[in-house]
Amino acid sequence: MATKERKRRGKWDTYKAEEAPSLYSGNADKETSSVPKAASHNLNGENASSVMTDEFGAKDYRKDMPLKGDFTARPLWVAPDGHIFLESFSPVYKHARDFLIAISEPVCRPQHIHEYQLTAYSLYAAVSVGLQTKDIIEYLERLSKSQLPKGVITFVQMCTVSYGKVKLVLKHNRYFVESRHSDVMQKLLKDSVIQSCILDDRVQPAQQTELPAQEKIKFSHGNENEKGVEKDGAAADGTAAAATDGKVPADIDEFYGKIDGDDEEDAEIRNLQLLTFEIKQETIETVQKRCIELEYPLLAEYDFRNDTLNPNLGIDLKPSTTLRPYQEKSLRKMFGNSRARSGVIVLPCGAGKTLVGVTAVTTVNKRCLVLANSNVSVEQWRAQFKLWSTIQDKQLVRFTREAKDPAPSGADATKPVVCISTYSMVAYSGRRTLQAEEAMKFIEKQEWGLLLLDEVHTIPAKMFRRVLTIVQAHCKLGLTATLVREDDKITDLNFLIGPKIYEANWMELQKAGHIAKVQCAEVWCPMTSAFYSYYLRSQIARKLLLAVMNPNKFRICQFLIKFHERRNDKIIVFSDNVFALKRYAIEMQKPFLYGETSQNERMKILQNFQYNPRVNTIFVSKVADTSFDLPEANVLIQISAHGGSRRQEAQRLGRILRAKKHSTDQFNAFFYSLVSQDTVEMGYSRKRQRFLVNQGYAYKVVNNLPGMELEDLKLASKESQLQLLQQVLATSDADAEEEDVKEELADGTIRISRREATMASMSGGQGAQYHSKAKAIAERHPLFKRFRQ
DNA sequence: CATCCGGTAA
DNA sequence: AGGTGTACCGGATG
Repeated sequence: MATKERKRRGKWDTYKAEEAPSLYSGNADKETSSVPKAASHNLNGENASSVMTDEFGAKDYRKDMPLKGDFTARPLWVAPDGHIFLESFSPVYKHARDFLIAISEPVCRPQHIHEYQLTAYSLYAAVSVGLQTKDIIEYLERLSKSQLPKGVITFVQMCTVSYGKVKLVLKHNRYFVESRHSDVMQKLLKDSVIQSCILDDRVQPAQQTELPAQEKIKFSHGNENEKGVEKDGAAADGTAAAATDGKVPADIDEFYGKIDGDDEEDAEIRNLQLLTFEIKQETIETVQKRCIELEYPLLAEYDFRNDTLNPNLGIDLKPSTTLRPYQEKSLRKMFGNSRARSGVIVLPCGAGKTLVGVTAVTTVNKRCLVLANSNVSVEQWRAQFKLWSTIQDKQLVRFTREAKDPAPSGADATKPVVCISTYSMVAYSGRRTLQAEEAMKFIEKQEWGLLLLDEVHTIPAKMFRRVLTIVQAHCKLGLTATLVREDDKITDLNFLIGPKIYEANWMELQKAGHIAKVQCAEVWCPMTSAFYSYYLRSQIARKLLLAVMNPNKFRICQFLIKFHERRNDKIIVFSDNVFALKRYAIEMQKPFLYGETSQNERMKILQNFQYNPRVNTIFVSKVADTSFDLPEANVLIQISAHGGSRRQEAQRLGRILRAKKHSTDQFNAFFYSLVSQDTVEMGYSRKRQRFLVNQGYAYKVVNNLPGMELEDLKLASKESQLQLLQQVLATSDADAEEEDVKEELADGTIRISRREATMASMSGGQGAQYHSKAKAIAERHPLFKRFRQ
């Protein structure tokens, strides 16, 4: 038993041996990492010795995987290590793509060959959207150019057989674990972790007679929830190659409908007795996590159509509202069996995530809680609800620091509403105002039909995840554009929210004209020799500043702005570094906006940028990453960034994805990342680009910009460059020494001597800077020593 | 663990 | 009513 247990748990570990390029590459929890590799079922172990590997790590499986006779008509290679390669030019591309997105993780999707990877989590997601073990294997087999490796079949079986057997259900403000499989229930009840979560004396599985066999409900298209139904996926979502032209093997075509169809619970299983036990609300996270470890992930589905306890909102989408094909497809995955499944939908910025959210709310039609990151996005959600749906003002309840709309009370107390709030408001643990206290009570006592989580990638944070135990919700939908974090908590979403229900392909949306066609470029800016010599001898903090303030970078930035302003483009310049932001903007006489800028001023600047034809460029700090909806812009220049954050890079790109005028064959947006050559910026830049590269974006490296020498640019002279260098050194010096100066009651002489030394060092002696510092310390009067920490 | 910048709450 | 100070939190790095 023990070894079997370890073997099973090891499954989540399977891909740890890999470089973990996928988002959900199975490091669900730390404990499992102690499982010995040999004990776990490991796809990589299969025939490892007989596989040829070249110097780039590419494996040659030809020997053991003979091709089928009609392999050219089949689009997949399925490698024994669980990696799947798809020909994007295949006539059955469409058939394969939807299927692969459902069962595996996209790793990298450039133009011709797309790489996917089977993981335990991806298969969990596959089952939860209604696919069954035998169908997965069968369809994979048919799509594949050669026979499926045995290990892959075993892996799929192992990862899927036990899923969907146990459910987490909210009833009368109480949480229950339900199943019709008594063996599974026995196993869960024996687990000590789960035992500790069971409510008091309800350890015995109670026999529920209340719920009869599930009534069959058909989720019909073309009803009020399904406006703008996709006519035929092929043309609509931009996969021109998908036009079926007779070359499709019949066995693939006939199976496609089955894969895309709805699932039904087995009649045999439906007749089994429903077993259930109640758990404590504050332990649902523990239970969900533990059940994943035990290989029985809890399905959180909400049968909202049969919920007579909670009243309907009675709202609908406006007749004028139409959904794009991919928006609808993602919703179909969520409501595929006419119940609402919990999970995460991933759509690029600018692709209409909010409409997907609003539609989910109108479909469930029960009271819903929407949580966002800032109060600006709370306002945006409210506006979008009014724009797309028939919701009444009274039914929209904001709950932020700025705006607290009255919750229904008195005679209206049971009237359902859509409440929009922020994560920090709900998770706040300090003292609250009376008003906030009441609003919180309201949120806590409701049974929410749907909990909608905006920017769901932030949920794994310590504070934010608390909202999931505070709020009682029948199901949860997470939305995000970038399902990445730089820490290892992204996989937590699997038990915190649910599996990834849908992930759009950026390149396909681009081809179909739903988002702008962006040319990405990494512009290499050589350091000036003066800056570089200081760069080499500086601490990391100053290194970064010197790289950003590199005069050549400034000049290239100015050139690009001039170039694009002449084309009547709207340009946003991003700089994480506030010092650089100000210097650049002031020098070029452009408006700038950062954290300290007041709400009022922000509005003014953004309005100007949008409507004033003379204001075509603004400089912004990372405030603009998320907080507000930037007006239309089609050029983005990044002069400094937050380390290697892939999420930030993608989010910034998203700022220019709302395509206005569109022609399918030409770039209509530009993303420049300015990088100082031979500095740490280059490494970060590479790392930042990984997410977008995996989405299929190609970064063009630009070394020289033709026409630059003809332009009248600032910082041309050596003198002006040295002056800038001096200022940079002074500020980073002042910052570093600020404490000393304050604590030592601002010893003027010391500071002056230091500055002089810095000047001197610039015009020759380069070690002098440190010498002067040492001297300054030596000159410190003993009287001031006691002020030092 | 401290740093930065930005966010929210009171 | 509008502006300002705090405390604490997030993300990512050093």
